[in-house]
Amino acid sequence: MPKDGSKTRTLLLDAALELALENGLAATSIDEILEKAKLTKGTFFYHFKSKDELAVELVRRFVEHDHALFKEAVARVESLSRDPLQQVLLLCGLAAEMFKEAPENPGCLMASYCYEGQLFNEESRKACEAQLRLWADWIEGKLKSAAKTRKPAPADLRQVAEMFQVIFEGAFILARTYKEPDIIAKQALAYRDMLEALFSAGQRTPLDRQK
Amino acid sequence: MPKDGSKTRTLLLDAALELALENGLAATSIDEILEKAKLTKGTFFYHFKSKDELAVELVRRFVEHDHALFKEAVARVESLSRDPLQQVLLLCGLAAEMFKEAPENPGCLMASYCYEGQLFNEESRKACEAQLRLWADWIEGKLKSAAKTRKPAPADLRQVAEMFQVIFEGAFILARTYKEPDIIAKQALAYRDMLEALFSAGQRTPLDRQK
DNA sequence: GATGTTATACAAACTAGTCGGTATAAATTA
DNA sequence: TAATTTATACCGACTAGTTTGTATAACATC
Repeated sequence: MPKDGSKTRTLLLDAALELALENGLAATSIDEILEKAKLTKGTFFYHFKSKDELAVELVRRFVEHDHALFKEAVARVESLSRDPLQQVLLLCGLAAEMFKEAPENPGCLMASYCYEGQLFNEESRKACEAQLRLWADWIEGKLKSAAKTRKPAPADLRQVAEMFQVIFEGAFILARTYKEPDIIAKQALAYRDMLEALFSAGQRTPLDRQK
Repeated sequence: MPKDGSKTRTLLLDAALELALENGLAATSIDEILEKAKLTKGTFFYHFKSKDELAVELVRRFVEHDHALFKEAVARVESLSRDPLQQVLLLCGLAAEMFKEAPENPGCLMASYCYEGQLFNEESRKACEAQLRLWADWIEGKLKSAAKTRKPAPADLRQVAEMFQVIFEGAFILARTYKEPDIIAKQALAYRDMLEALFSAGQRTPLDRQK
């Protein structure tokens, strides 16, 4: 085995992520992270200059992961349909599917950092913002395309697009408060249904989707 | 002037709330709370047995406040219209108005606690859950009433009702990430528009609301 | 043996919570 | 009504324990 600390580094980040999503990073001590990762102090500070550096790296990795997810999801729905509205609807369905067999207590590190202002330095915030806008921009573009052929009911399509992520961030919180993880998938589907209604309010075709 | 410690107690809670919403309660030391409230250690522990007791009281007060808001809002919209759908739409407008002149960085203590698992003991969680369900139950009832006369497009009305709070929790997070506080009001209005579309998907009357 | 990686022991700072004490309003009593 | 007691509200120094971060040694791999 080549001498490679990147495995240990990933181990530390994974442990920290899990604890941060559960209890917040501020409430998570380095010792707890090390206990979970079965490592010791020296290892931690070999890989990270400080806890703050870990925090930055944690969100960087999270955003990167989200970016990969975005690219993959977009590629899939764009290959499944040529109709822009259908692509967005498919995306909702895809997301719902994903959260059906999700981790036991899903959450978003960006949301966690939002309520831990200390960690959310300007650089991290901007990275999160850019990543969020990526989704919203794509959805907005698709909806505006769709609006050219089908006349949707009056609504601010930018806000409707941003609502996609609003739904997930909000659903994570309700899922935790209700202790009902499946609320996330259900909300994604409800958003899809409302989107569809928005675009068929003018001229509804009689072919309703099956439940 | 009668000697009344409740003013000091409230001062402590107010300072703690503000700091908790900004940085999380775990990351907020008692000393910081005291600095903000211009009080001292002894006073804090005269009013609260521990920091945990403060945490419990903080969320209790938050839920209580939300409950009052709920009762007032429901009374207002029920007096403004007799139509159940209109009442819900009015509620969205009311909420949007409220967040137009909101505090600089609005947030929800329940959301904060969700990502600070340590604080969210079972009693507090249940209180939050009950309060959230109050809103969702009311909206669901109204939507189901409305569904009897107007046939809405197919959607799970329970989820659509729960989406009301999902939107706010999510919008708080986006508002912070984007540094755009007005996203909250805008999301409330977008939700309203989508709700309206949902219920006019079948038989849209030509009287569209003005933008 | 040079470099990358992990372990152990320690130091400095911070944090929750304690404790002895003070000030003042209200109740009691002379 | 003046003097005395009592309870409430608040203060600030102190402690015990935790936390981040450092120094240094041991070990493995090339």
